[in-house]
Formats: sequence, structure tokens, C-alpha cells
Amino acid sequence: MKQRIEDVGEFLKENGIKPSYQRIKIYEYLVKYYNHPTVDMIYRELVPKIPTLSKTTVYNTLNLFIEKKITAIIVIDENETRYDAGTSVHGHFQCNECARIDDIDIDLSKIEIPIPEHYEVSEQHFYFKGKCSNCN
Amino acid sequence: MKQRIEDVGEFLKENGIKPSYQRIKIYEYLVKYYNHPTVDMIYRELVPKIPTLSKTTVYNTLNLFIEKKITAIIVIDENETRYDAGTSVHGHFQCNECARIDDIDIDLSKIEIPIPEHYEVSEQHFYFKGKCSNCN
DNA sequence: ATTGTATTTTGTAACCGTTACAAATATGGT
DNA sequence: ACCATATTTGTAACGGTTACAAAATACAAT
Repeated sequence: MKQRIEDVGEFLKENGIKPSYQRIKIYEYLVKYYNHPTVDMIYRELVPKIPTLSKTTVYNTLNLFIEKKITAIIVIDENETRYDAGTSVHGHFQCNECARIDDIDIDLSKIEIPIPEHYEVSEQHFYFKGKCSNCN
Repeated sequence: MKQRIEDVGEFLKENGIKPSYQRIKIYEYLVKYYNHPTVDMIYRELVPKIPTLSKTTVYNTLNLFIEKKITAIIVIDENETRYDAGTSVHGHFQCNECARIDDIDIDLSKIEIPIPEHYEVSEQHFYFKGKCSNCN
């Protein structure tokens, strides 16, 4: 879910990422909207400000963020990958009509998951699909 | 999760699907292994028995199964779509090493999900990633 | 059985999101 | 300013999936 980031450049540095202009703008996009965007959504928003921006840069940057664990991939849309600056465990809801993705707060303490013996869990994901209030 | 299907041809008919040879074999694969296969896994297994089989047929058939709701898509692998003949709500675990997917039984009654007002939920998905016992 | 019609299967080409790669550009230290 | 390094960019390739039309099959009526 959302977390306050005061200085994006500083935040990137703290996480071992040299804060280039493109990287700052891309991360700022993530924390400004928290809208679980596709690469294309980020690209279309930033290109007017950074005319030379390449989609490859957006891909590279997001993959770097993921490697440094300040961004998570949300595997929920069959067609496009979604990205989330919120890296804590929480759920998502995707509307089948407008494709928007909302955060869902899930109380993990109440959930018992029968993971088999000798299995090691590194990620937990919960997602729902249906129709959001705008499309209903 | 797993459900017993005695006569696949009859089962397909009951669900409004004309039971062609290919369709029967593909559905038989799903219920024989319940291994959440990719298209390629199904294709490679069946080609020796059906030498003329086309991958397009596998895609077409699975999409038909999904339309008729006797198969579900599992969105868990970033690269390839997975298919599941078990259409009840349950969880999945994918191993990051060998990519295999196991079923996880989840007690839904204990889970409270704070879905926003006027949202309509049609699907619930739970999945986990990590290392399975074979790879540990 | 034969014909005609609709359905299913098949192969090819296209589509699209993503990545590989090398050239161009920017950055930082001396 | 110069050099070494890191970053960005554009193009081409890759791979999973789908569109499409032709070929094969199944089915009904005569």
C-alpha cells in the first residue's frame, strides 16, 4: 500500500540506485498515483516532459527497481505487466471493464495457509476480479 | 481443486461443447495431471498421439473451455499462461526454481476481504511463490 | 452412399509486450 | 578538459498468443 516518500532522489540513493533524471521521474510517477500502471501508461505520461524518453528505459528502470526491491510486479493482468511502488503484502482488485486496479487491505493475521512441509514462501499475493463502482 | 470426471466426452457435452477427438484429449490431459500446464506442455504431450495437432487448436480449445467455464486461467507466471481444470476457488504455489505449480487449499470462511462499496467480485485468487520441497 | 452445409482443425502470418544489443549520450573524478 | 564509467536510446529480435483463410472432418437430408 501507499507509503510517503519525501525526497525521491534520496530514497533511490538509500536503495543503491543512482538517481538519474529518468529514474526519478519514473519513481515519482509510481508514488504520485499508486495506480499500478503498465509500462505504456508511464511512458505516455512522461514523454511530453522527456521527449527523448525510450520505452526501453522505462523497462530497464522498472526492472532495476524490482531488483532493488522498491517496486513489485503485480501479476494480475493477462496481457500487460503491472508495477506497484507499494511492496508490502496487500491485495488487489482489477475491474474487468476498465482494467483499473485498486488496493485491497487484507488482514493477514486471520489467514492460515496450509503450505506443504519443506516449502519456503517468499511472496504472497491476493487478487480479485469483477466490476468496480464506476463501471457498475 | 481436483474433481472426478468419469466420462470426458459426456462431460463436455453437458457443458455445451461438441466432444471432438482433440477436445477430449486436451481435457483428459487437464484432469489426468491437474498440473496447471502451459499450452506448450499440453502440446508436447499430445503431439505424439495426434501428429497433426496444431498449437492453435490447443489455444482455441482452451479458450473454448474457459468460455464454457470448465477451465480457469491462472495468472501467476509472468511469461506463460497456465490453465486449470479445477474451477473452484483455491490457492496456488509456484516454485521460483522449477516453475511447478501446486494447489493450496484455502479456508475462505476465515478470510474477510474489505471489498469497497458497490464493487462486484467475480473471481478470487490467492497465490504464493517460493521454493518447493524438491528444490529446497 | 452422395451431396451439400456447417463445424473443427490446421498452418501461416501477424500482433504485441518485452528484451538484447550496440551506439550515443550523460556523469563524475582527476 | 579528458577519460572512464554508467545511463539512455533506437532498432531489431524474441516468444507467447491470436487472426485468418484453407483444408479436413462431421453431420443431416435426400
